This record gives sequence, structure tokens and C-alpha cells, in this order.
Amino acid sequence: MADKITPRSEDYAQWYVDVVRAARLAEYSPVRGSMIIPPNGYELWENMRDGLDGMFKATGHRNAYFPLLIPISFFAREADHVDGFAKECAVVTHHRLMVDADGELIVDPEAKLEEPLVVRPTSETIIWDTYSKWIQSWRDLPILINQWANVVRWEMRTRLFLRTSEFLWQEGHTAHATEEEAVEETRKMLDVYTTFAEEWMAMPVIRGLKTAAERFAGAVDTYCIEALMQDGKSLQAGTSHFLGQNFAKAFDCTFQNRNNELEYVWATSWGVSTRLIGALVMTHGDDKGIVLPPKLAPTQVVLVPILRKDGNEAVLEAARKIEQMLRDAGIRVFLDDREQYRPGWKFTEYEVQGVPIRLALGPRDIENGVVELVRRDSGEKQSVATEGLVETIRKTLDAVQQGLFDRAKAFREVHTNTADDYETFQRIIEEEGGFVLMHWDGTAETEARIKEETKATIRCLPFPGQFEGTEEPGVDPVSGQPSKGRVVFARAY
RNA sequence: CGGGGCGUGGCGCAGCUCGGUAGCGCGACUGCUUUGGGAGCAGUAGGUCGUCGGUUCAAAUCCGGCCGCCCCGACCA
Repeated sequence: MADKITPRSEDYAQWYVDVVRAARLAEYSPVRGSMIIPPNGYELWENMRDGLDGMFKATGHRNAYFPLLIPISFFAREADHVDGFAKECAVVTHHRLMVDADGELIVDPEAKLEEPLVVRPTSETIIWDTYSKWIQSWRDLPILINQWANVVRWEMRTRLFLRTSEFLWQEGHTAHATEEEAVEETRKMLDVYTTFAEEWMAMPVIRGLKTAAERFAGAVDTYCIEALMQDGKSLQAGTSHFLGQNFAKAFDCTFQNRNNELEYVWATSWGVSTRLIGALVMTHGDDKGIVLPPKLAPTQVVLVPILRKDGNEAVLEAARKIEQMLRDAGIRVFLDDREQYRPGWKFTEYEVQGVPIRLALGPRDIENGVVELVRRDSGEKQSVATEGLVETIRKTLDAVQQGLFDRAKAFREVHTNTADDYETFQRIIEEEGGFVLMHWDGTAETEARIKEETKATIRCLPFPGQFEGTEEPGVDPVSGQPSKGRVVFARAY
């Protein structure tokens, strides 16, 4: 029978788990907090990866690979970095197994490593150790490198895609001769993420600067894109860090500048992860399942032939013709001609999986020279002419892509409020959720107090031009102290 | 780490109070009938009941230990 999906209104968290499972994006593995990503989920990730990778290459970056295992001593080099990651590291201490006297397979106590190895939670340390060898002169700079990899962070509480102990991501690590250039790179990559989120994922984001409390361990400044999920909680969808000279100093990475002076290298790092899949689910999904933006959907169009007792050959032949026509046009199409499932079953199945367009083709349609087209985002059903179908499909895919973005943006606008007093702020956070713009005095004390009392955190200090009135000075209603502008608060994932 | 829930065919669950030869739904397989929104009937296969120990003539069931997973909270992409 149907995989049951709990309605969002009943239990949003359960809905999320149900949808991920029903759409077969991920399943639990035998190890807590790690997940298996079957093809439905992985193909989605591949499309994200390919889209981003193209943008990285277009901005001059090259891919490389650094090792999974990092000597523990490397982590001791940068103080903030250690503090940030020490509590969630998996550590390799032995290199051999053996069978003991009881026949049990155990870790061989004789095979202890001289120096424990940390399974990378992020790669700054191994990379800056390497860069210190690669860089001598200003002529060696900049270094613009990205790596696609898995990382491990031993999380206390995990959720599929949103927070798992092992996840897939990309991490960019760049080295620059000047502070200005590094800051520019940090901002540029945040723009890349913004473009990707909005144009590929159809997910509107806010760009901004993190407060010290939310900053990456070891960074001078952390920038982020924040997206609003349907339950009113914010999700950090990507981060870009200006690392200053912190890692260069920790790993003694210097270069000779044009004036023959020795200087520390300026650094950035930036990343997005499989968490984006969770963001996609919670941005566009509905009670029937996920809804995929056409640009990322592994299958953009599914074609379901309506088969009967006889005359199937004619239907299948016409279906194959349509399939070929769409494929030749560069559209990712799948003809589901399996006989063990009936059309109704397939219709439901592809709705759960979020395929943007479903076509159905039966004997009646063939007679009329049409095909039935159903949009996943709206459920709208229409008969369209087989003649000119490629153009119709292209237009519809574009319309779905744009429609998803518009809908998500409208949702965000409705759920973005301004609060000028603390009572209103607390009421909105508690009752409505969403983003709340409020003045903040800039102190960690006030930030911590608000978090303590409301569970809402400062998602970012938004870049100018995104919201009206965030740039005017005012008064922090919590402390009564002056504020330089309104910042974005929300409860977050 | 605190709170809650759960470990029984592939999946979801009942059975446990009151011990007595392990059951239901879905799925799978075979056959027939079906096929424009998750088909019907008939038949078949599939389980050391998480694990270790105890009580008993007899344990899925009672007692104890251990292990694991999920959900909710405190840290984090």
C-alpha cells in the first residue's frame, strides 16, 4: 500500500522523515547518525554537485583531493579551531584487528598508532599544512582550490540530511596575497551560493554576516545564506569564511611580497553540503511528497503509458517516440513501461518522488494527437498537442522552476516581520515563527539572553538592500542600548 | 547527557497483564482475471521473537543484566 506521509499540519518533523523515506532519498544505516543515500537521493546530489562545480570552475577554481585522515597534532595548531571541533571528532587509534582467545574479533591492542588520526570534520588544517609548502612567492598566489569530499562530525542528535555524522560536501580553500582579495573571494563565493540556491534550487535566501557567536571556528568573519523552511524555522544553507591570517599563522604559511617582505597568506574557505537536500525538501515539499525544481530533478518528465489488453504495441511505440523526441531535446525523461504496476500506482509514485512533469499517453490520446500533462507543483492537468510537445515541455519546466521560486519567496515575505518591542518579538517567534527583524545592540550578552529566553538566534546581519529599514539606526528593545540596524532573528535548524 | 518510545518473516504491527506448538496487514513468488489515480481472487515461500543469563515440566510472554535504534530537548553545516 501507499507509504504513509504524515500531513505537515499534524507533525512537521514526522512529515519530513516520512517524505525522505517515501521518496527514497535516504535510509538509515546500521550506524547511528549515518545514512545510506540510494540513487533517488544521490542523483539529486549529483545534479547539485554538477551545477555548483560548473560555477566554481567558471570562477577560476580547480578541484583537488586531500586525505580523510589528519594527524591529531594538526588540530592543536589553531586554538579556536580546536575548541570548535574537539567535541565531535572521530579518531582512528589502531590499524589492525585480531581474533582473541574467545574467537571474538577485536582491535589488536598491539596495533596502536603512534599518533592518533582524526577523521576530517573539515580540512583547513591538512590544507594549510600543504599550502605552507606550496607557497613561497606572491607569484604563487592566489590558490583557488575546491574539494568534493565526505566529512565526519560526531553529532549528538542527528536528522537525515540536516545533521548526520557523516555527510557529503564541497569545501573551497583559497589563499591570497592581500586581505582585500580574500574578502572579495569570500563575498564572491557567497554570491555563487546565492545564485545556486535561488536559480537552481528555487529557494530564496538572505545573505549576511554571522555574529561572533555563530562564526566558524577559526574564522575572522563568517558569511551565510539563510533560507526559511515551511515550519518557520531558518536553515543555514551555505557558509563562506574570511579566515584572515589565522591558519597561515598556525601553519607558518608565508610568502614574499612584491617588496621582498615576508607576509602571512590570507585565507578563505566555503562550503555547502548534502544538507541542501533537506533544504529542498522543506522548501518545496507538500503533503504528497517532495517537489523538485526542474533544474535539479534527476527525472524532469516521466511518461506513463496507459496499457490495455490489446493495442499496447501502438501505445508503447508512440510513447517511445515521445521519449526519444524529448531526450533528443536534452530533457531528462523516463518512460515507465513496467507492466507490474498500474497507471494509478505510477502516478502516485512519481508525485511522492517530486517529478516536475508527468505525461500519460493512452489510446484515446493517440487518436486525438494529444498527451496528458500534469504539473507536480500545482497538480494542474491538461491535454497538450503531441505536435510541438518539446516546446510545451520546455516552457512548462521553466514555469515550474519560476513558480516554485515565486511561491517560496511569497511565503518568506509573509513570514518576515519587524518587531520594535520585545513582547511583540517574543509573540511572533512563539506563535508565527519565520524571520523577525529587530534592532540589536551588537553585544554577545543581549544575543545570548534572547537565545536563552526565546530559542531564537541571530541568523545574520543582513547585507544592505534586502529588507527595507534594516539599515537605519535605532534602539535595541531588549537592552535599551543604541543599535546600528535591524538584524535577522529566527529559530533555526 | 536528560526525557519518551521501540526491538517479533523484507516492511509495518498484534500477541506479553493471565507462560502451553508464533499470528495479521503490506510486500515477494505462481496462476487467472484486470489495467485513464496506489486492482481482485486463489495458492506458495519466508521468523533461533535484539542479546546474555535466571525462574519453570514448559518463556516472545515472568525476573535481571547488556546492546541497539527512533523521537523530543541542550552543541553544530
